[in-house]
Amino acid sequence: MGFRLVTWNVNSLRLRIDLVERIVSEMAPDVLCLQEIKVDDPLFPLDACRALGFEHVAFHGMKSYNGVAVLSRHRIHSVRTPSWCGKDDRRHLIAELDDGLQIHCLYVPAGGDIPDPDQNPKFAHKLAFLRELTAWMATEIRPEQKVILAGDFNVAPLVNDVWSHKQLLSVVSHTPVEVEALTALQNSVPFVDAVRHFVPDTEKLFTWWSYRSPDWTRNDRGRRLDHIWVTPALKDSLRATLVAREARAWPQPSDHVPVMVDFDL
DNA sequence: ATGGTGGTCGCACCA
Repeated sequence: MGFRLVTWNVNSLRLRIDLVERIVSEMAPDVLCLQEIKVDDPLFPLDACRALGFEHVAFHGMKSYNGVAVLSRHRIHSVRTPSWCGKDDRRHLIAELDDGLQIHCLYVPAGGDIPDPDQNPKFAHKLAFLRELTAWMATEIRPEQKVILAGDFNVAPLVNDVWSHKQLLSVVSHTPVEVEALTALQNSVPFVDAVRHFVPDTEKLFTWWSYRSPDWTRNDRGRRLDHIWVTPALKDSLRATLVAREARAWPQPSDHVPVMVDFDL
């Protein structure tokens, strides 16, 4: 069975519901994972999501900040919404589909501007979040299970996941301590980086371009912050990947673009 | 130095 998963940091679901519709019509995902939906659960646009063809929708939102959702054409028969670091900030949703397929929609804390946990509580939170999640994955997930981890991980781990490795070594998202924490998370099960499975490490690949640049295309100063990882049980099912870079040029865009992986399950 | 949200209509907070 062909199965297409797309993940996108939408940066406000209600503001960009028309762009979600565009993604759905152009990419036709079976499952769409969304982060930073920025909407409280009572105000979630459920009817609009159903009108896009997703009969099964799970969401875990809050007012103004964070929030994750999974829109699915396949039945979701259970949902979990773990909290990390003792905060109820709604960054993780686990949806179980049929045949034991488990989809994690994840939004890792961005971590603020100063890459020092002693000076910056947001950076400390980011590292603690990744470490708690790593410990949990190591005990809860086995390599034989069919698990997909998708979302905005807010870390660009590889040299060619950023426009300049040298210039970003002390910029939050690419510092060695974050890369080490994300690598530990990846090794916890371990997970396969489904996008780099198809795109060689030697090739630059970005999923995010800052809003602060006057022209994001000018120097292509992007980072690969959004990821899709799979357990070894799914590695042989991987068929293709796509980063929908053109979405950054859509009207009133998110600063992130959709990332897709195709499976043959 | 831009964009989204919420509270208040200029600003704080987050990314």
